[in-house]
Formats: sequence, C-alpha cells, structure tokens
Amino acid sequence: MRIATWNVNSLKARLEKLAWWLERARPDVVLLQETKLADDAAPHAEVERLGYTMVHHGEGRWNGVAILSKTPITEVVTNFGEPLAEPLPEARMVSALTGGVRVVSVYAPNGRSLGSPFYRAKLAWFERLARWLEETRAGDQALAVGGDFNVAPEDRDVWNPAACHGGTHVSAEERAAVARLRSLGLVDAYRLRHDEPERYTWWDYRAGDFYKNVGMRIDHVLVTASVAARVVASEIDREARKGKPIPSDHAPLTVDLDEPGAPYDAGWTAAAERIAARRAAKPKRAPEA
DNA sequence: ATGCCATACGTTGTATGA
Repeated sequence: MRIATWNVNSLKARLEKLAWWLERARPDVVLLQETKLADDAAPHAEVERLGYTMVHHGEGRWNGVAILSKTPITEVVTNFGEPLAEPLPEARMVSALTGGVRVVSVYAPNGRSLGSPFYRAKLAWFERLARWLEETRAGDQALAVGGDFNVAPEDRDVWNPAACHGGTHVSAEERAAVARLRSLGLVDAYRLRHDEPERYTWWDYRAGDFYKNVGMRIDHVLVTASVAARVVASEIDREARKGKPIPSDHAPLTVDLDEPGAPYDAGWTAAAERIAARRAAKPKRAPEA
C-alpha cells in the first residue's frame, strides 16, 4: 500500500500534473493540500476517471485539503469535526478511513513571521490538531497524519540553518509543536528510511532555488507504531517538481507499507551530483540572503 | 541543463505563500 502526500498549489491548475504523477507513482491513497477550491468546484469526475474517489474540504481561494483513494473512503471528518467558522475558519484538515488506515490530510498555517498573529494562530492550530488526535485515538490504530506541516523538524531539514534562523518553520516553538505529535506516538515515516540531510519537499519558485537545492523538508507523513512497522520505503519525488506543465513548489512524498510500490526514479542521485559539483565551484547562498 | 515566481480574484493590481 502506497500512501502519498502532496501540496499541489491549486488542484485546478495541477490537474494535468496530478494525472501524470498518479500514473507514474500509482499511489493507493493521496493526501492533497492547497487545493484552493470550494467543495462545489472540486473535480470529482476527473479524479474518478483517474481511478480514485475523493473527499474534498475547501473554502475557495485559499487552503483546501483532500483525500484520494483507490478503495472506498468512510468515516470522513472535516475541520476537527467543527464548523468551518471562527476559531477555525480555514479548510486545513480532513480525515477518513480507507484501506484499513485512518489517514489525515493536514495543511498547517504558514505563520508568516515570528510573533505575528499568524504565527500564534499556527501554534494554536497545532494545539488543536494534537488535542483532536488525543481525543479521537483508539488504541494502537493504524493512523497516518500527512501533509504540509510548514515546519522543518531539524536543522538537517533546511538548506542553511544560519539563513533560516529567525524565520518561521524552524523556530523552537514550531518544532515543539511537531515534537508533541511525536509524543502521541507518531513517527516520521520518511526518517524511518532516510537519515541523510539535504532532502527537501519544498523549494521557492524564485531564483532557481530548486536547481540549487535551496529548500526545506516541511511535508511529512507521521505514523503510529503499527504503521511504522509496515514501512518498507519512503521517497520524495523531485521529478514532479520539474518541467511542464508548471509544477507545484512542493514535491510529493510517498510511503510504502508492506511492499514497495511502483518503482519510480525520484531524481535524487543525478541531482545530488550536479548540486555537489556546483557547490564545489561556488558556495551556497549567503546566510543573509 | 531540470532552468530562474505562481495562484486566484479581478481587472491594468493585490494578497498570499514559506
């Protein structure tokens, strides 16, 4: 069983790329973020044609999350079971049971800048997520919480800690919010299979950051112990961040349970050689950049 | 080269992103 998560930066704009990637990686379950669609605009028919059923939770121009699955989807919960209104007016969470795993697609707030109201709202949102997980967990159930957490858990998850220090995504409070999720028994499925640094899931569109590997690992799949024991592979598909049609600024992350999913070239080996060669010739982006 | 900001909304720009 292959579970994927991908911040698509508009499902409408990314439909063609998504269709290509579903064929390429053949995931069983896909957690999407930033669909940027209202529920009545969600492309259910197109997704059905690609072989998936979808549950979508959106509000329109911003945010929006979804779950795609090749098998039936039940027990859908949106917005922590609360109305899409204050204090949780943004569509950032949908959960469902599919393929025997309870999956949660999450899109954490950005935070914008340390100490801002948006930053405090980000921390409050993580508190709500942790509380909801505590309230709803039943024993050692198979659970996977995946999405765009907008937090790089460790310094090895960013291209340059000195450059990132003082900004969002790496602060002690944000990292403590993710650590609290780990304290609930969730483990980082990517790190179960990869210890190396310089593996990112997001790169800014600007300044050729992707090609310089100036990025952050901020998209994650966190799993309970019973799922962790089944993880046989996890990969970030950099190929999906390239080319035409225009890609999302995030790459998808896949986690394989029980047996490896469809093989695909994640594009890292060749990219790492090019990036290393370029770095040897020229130092990476300055800390003040 | 993989190749140098994108999206929606709305209207000739603005908000947002991380």
